[in-house]
Amino acid sequence: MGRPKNFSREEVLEKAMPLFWKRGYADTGLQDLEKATGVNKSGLYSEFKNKEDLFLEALEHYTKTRKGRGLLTQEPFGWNNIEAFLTFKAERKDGIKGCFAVNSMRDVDLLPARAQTQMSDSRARLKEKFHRNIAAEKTDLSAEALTELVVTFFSGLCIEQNLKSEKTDLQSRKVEDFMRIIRSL
Amino acid sequence: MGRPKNFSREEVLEKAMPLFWKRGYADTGLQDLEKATGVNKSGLYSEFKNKEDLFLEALEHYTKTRKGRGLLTQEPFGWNNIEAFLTFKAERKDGIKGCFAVNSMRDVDLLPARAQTQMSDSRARLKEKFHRNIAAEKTDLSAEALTELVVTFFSGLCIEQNLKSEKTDLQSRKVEDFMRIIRSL
DNA sequence: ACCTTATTGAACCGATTAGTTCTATATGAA
DNA sequence: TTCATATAGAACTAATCGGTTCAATAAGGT
Repeated sequence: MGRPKNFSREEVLEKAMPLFWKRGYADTGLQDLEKATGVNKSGLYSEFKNKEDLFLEALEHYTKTRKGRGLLTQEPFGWNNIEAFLTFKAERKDGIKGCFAVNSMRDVDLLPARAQTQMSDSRARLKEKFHRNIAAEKTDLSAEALTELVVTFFSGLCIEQNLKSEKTDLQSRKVEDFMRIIRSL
Repeated sequence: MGRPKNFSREEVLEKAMPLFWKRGYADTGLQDLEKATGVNKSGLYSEFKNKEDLFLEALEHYTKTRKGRGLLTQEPFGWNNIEAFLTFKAERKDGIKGCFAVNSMRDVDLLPARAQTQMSDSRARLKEKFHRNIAAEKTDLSAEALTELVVTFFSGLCIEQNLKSEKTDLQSRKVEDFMRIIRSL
């Protein structure tokens, strides 16, 4: 065997992710990616097809590894899971604001068709998780319709976090109010 | 008096707007802007300070002129205005999807500090319009808190429209469901 | 030592970027 | 006509872009 590589694909994705997250696809250059990942341009191109590929892989990696994704699959299913998830997102403990996946919906026009599919799919997976928890509760409105509303509220919450004027505690209170409403349905 | 100019500042903003709207700040080039506005690069720089200035002016122009902004100031104030506004946004009759202002929240990090202020201000104006209509109704939750929820839902609705998989009729039904809920508070 | 692979860094491509300046021409008012 | 302004378009800078290729070197296993 030859020389072992000293970076893993996942390490690179983990470090490239926050760049795309913060600045989007178009404004993230290969130089930035080199600096952030510590991997040479040649190395990046040996591991990924091109910038588009790296972006989409990073996005996929995000949906599969982000903290908080487990909060919706805890037993027992129900409102508590949903409130825990939304509160977690509103608190943004880590330095990065909002949601990479939601932010990327803005960039879907700049990316290959594969991006549409990928984002729709990951969004469908999130909906399914929400739905499991909502279906566990008895609601007046159908669980499907309510799931749509919750996902939309979640998206709004995320995109708003790009504005610094949105304070964390204001967002947390917003989640409380929202949960109070849907709990009483 | 010398030769009169044959383009108006507003004409340029009206034509530049959809470019920034669709592709964001970073991915919209000066060449694109020249082609779309029909104004030479020299002309653009004689009218605007630079690309950032043009973007922010276009965004300001959007908030002041977009269709649908009158729907929230009709008498009598109340749920009907809010439903009319949200439904209008969900239908996206014109070719462009979503909301320029909401999409731009993604780009706030790429822009000068002035952008933060401008976006927060226009958002505050929108909130105020919502609030007038909500305060006209009697609600269990405070009008202020409810306004926050509606604005967040509105933002989610807009950002979701960037995905082609979000059909118009699905969004319209979502608005109906949402309104049914807050009407019954 | 040998072989294989990984990594680095530089060089290069063609194209594009934002931004500036200049000239020639067009236009209309005084 | 004269004067002031507006426009188009080219020229140009200095930098960057994504993308590719190559040679030198480093590092492990056999």
